[in-house]
Parts: sequence; C-alpha cells; structure tokens
Amino acid sequence: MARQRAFDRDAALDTALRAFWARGYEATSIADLTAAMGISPPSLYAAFGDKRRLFEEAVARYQEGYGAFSTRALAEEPTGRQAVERVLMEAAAEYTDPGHPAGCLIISAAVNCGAESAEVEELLRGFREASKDALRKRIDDDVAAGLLPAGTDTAALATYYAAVIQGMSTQARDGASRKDLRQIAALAMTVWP
Amino acid sequence: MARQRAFDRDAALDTALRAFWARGYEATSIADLTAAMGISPPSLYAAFGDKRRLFEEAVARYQEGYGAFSTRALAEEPTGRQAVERVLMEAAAEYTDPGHPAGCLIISAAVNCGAESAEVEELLRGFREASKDALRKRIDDDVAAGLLPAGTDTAALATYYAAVIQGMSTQARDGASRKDLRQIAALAMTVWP
DNA sequence: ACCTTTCTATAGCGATCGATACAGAAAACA
DNA sequence: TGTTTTCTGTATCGATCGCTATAGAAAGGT
Repeated sequence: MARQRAFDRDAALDTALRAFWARGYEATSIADLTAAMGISPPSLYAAFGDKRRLFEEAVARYQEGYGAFSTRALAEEPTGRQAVERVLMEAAAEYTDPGHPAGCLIISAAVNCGAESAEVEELLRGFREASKDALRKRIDDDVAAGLLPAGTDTAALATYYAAVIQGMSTQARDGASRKDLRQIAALAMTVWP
Repeated sequence: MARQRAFDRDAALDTALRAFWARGYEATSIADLTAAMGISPPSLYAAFGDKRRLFEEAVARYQEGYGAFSTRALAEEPTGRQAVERVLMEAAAEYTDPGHPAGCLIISAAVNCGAESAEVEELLRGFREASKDALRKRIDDDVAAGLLPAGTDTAALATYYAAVIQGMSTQARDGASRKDLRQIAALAMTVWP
C-alpha cells in the first residue's frame, strides 16, 4: 500500500552502466548519472544505495551481459585453442559495437582513481586477474588433453592473451575499427604453440 | 635584481610527473601535487602556469626521459624487426622498474577523464597514434629492404604491436613481473612474418 | 474519500576541486 | 642600508563533489 517507482530500475541501471563505461568511475559524477538516467539524486540513492554500490551493480550487470561473451566462449568451446580464439574474435566485435561505448568496462573504467576510490580500482583489478586465471585453466585443459606439449608454460600464454585483450580494448577506445581488432586477434592466434 | 626561486624546478617537475604517472591526470589534485613537490599552490602556478600546462610539461619530460627508450630503439636498430623487438624488451624492463610507477604514462594517465579534460585525453591519444605510426614506418622499412615480403600488411602489424605494448603496460600496473612482461614480448615476437 | 506509505523534486549540507588576492619575506641593485 | 622586484605561505574564492533533510505528490488498502 504505497507509491511505486516511477522509473524502470533496469533501464536506469543500464544507462548508468553505459555512463561508467564511457567515462570511468570517478569521472562520472552523480549529476552526470542523474541527468542520463532521468531521475533525481534521492531516487538514485533510494534505488541503488550510493555511487560505489551503483557501480558495483553496473559491473555485475556488465559481466552478465555485454561482457559475458568471454565466459561463454571459455565454457562452450571444446578445446582451449578454440576457446581463446573465440574470446579474441568476439572481443573484436564487442569492443567495437557502435551500440555501446568502445572497449571493455572491466579494463578501462577504473584506471585513474584517487586514493579514496582505490578499492574500486582493486575490484576491477581482481576481475582482470580472474579472467587471466580462467584463460589459463582452459589452456591447461589442452595440455591435459595432449593437444599441447607437456611442460607448456600455460601461465605465460594466459598472461600474453590477457595482455592482447587489454591492448585490443585500448585500441578500440582509441578509435580502432572492428577489422583492426580482428587482425590483432588473428595475429595473436599465430602465437599458439 | 629580485628574489629567486627557493625550490628546484626540475626536481619539482619530476615529482609532479611521477604523481601523474601513478594516479592519472584528474585523480591527482593540486593539493596532492603541492604536498609531493613540497611547495605551495602560488609557487606551483607561478612556475608552471596551471594544472594542464604542468601536465603537458610532465608528459614532454616523460617522452624525453623515461619514455624515450622507444624512440631510441626505433632510431638505432638496423632493421624493423630488431627495432620492434628492442622496444618490447625495453618496455618490459621500463614498465616494471621499481624506481618509478609501473606501466606507461602515455597509455594510462588520462584514461578516465571528464568532459572538461577531454583535451588532455586527446593529447595522449595523439601520442599513442604517433607511436603506432612510428612502428609502422619502421616495419615498412623492412618491406622496402626486402626483409619482409612485398604486400605485407604493415599497418596491421603495427596495430598489433601497439596493442601488445598497451597490454604490457596494463599488466605491469596490475602487478605483473618483469619476467611476465619479457615472456609477453617474446611470444609477441613469434608473430613476426 | 481518507489514511498510510513510499516515492519524488528542491534545496542545500560539508568537503574538496582548481585557482588567486593578499601581505610578508628574501635577494639583487643603488 | 634602503629600494625594488619577485618569490613565499595563508587564507580564501566560486564551483562542483557525493550525499541527504525536508516537504509535497502519488498509489494501494480501508
């Protein structure tokens, strides 16, 4: 028996996610967010807590949506090689999709953080490390399956592909085309032992 | 016939450069800078103009100092291949030097900028594009010298190596070791045609 | 129609942002 | 030593930061 919310919480969260994606955590002010979401500060705080929790929720939504291609590729492809190749190719497509900001939110949204939001930077850093570990586990599978020679330095390979993906995100934010990123991905796959 | 500056302008600029390098342009406040440089705001403004000009001067100093290894490598090595390999190997060393902040200032100091400092972001973006062009010109030399087959997509190679370098910077800022970066560099060189 | 509850918008909180007005202090010249 | 000039620190400017107190508006239950 009470008044109900006048805005679509999910749509507002998606708008906030895109704002953080485009400009980063600290550079996106509450005023920017409320203007983009079409609501006033008290509505934002009532629905999402505070700026940090809104960001964390936006990151979670990103991981389940725009950024889920990576987890899907690693889970669905039969071999580590195919999984890595698909991650790279889908990243090339996703990072240059004109329907949303360029690059990867996890990689680029909390790079320049002051001391007060160092924890936000650390949060994304943790997700990046988790992605690298996921790559490595999948490459380890190929060693276990005999598709890669025993003794292959899978950690080095995973670090290499993580770096390539992060470079692709930076290139995309600098204006590289989908074709540019596909060529990076194709060249990076020639490294596979 | 007047009072002279009580602080070392060069040392203060180096301190500011390191602060920007560690936290980024917007996240480094005037209060942070004056505290690190050991001077008061009026002294900073008298010596360097304003925050943006101080940053631009810090970037110029970076390019002539910590970041000059890249220009040197491209100029001094006899072939494009050796030049690119040396850039990657020296980047691995430089990005993880414990004597200064990790990674590359040009790549990481102006990623999350608000609308008001978009020009700063654009400045570094331009330097990144110039670096990529310099890589390409050096790779073109190898095609002209017959070291690479005619018709080699040198732009794609340059974009690839630029992406790898940017990924190395991100990895270094995330805590990767010098050995990690050397392995990325070595793997990246196996792509060379 | 009334009451209760939760949403909404306006306005403003203290803190910090980049940048300065002001006055005192120090160095080179007379 | 006195004058001039520029540097120095304190204290503060208006604007913006993240966030919230307050009061009015809207929706469900009776």
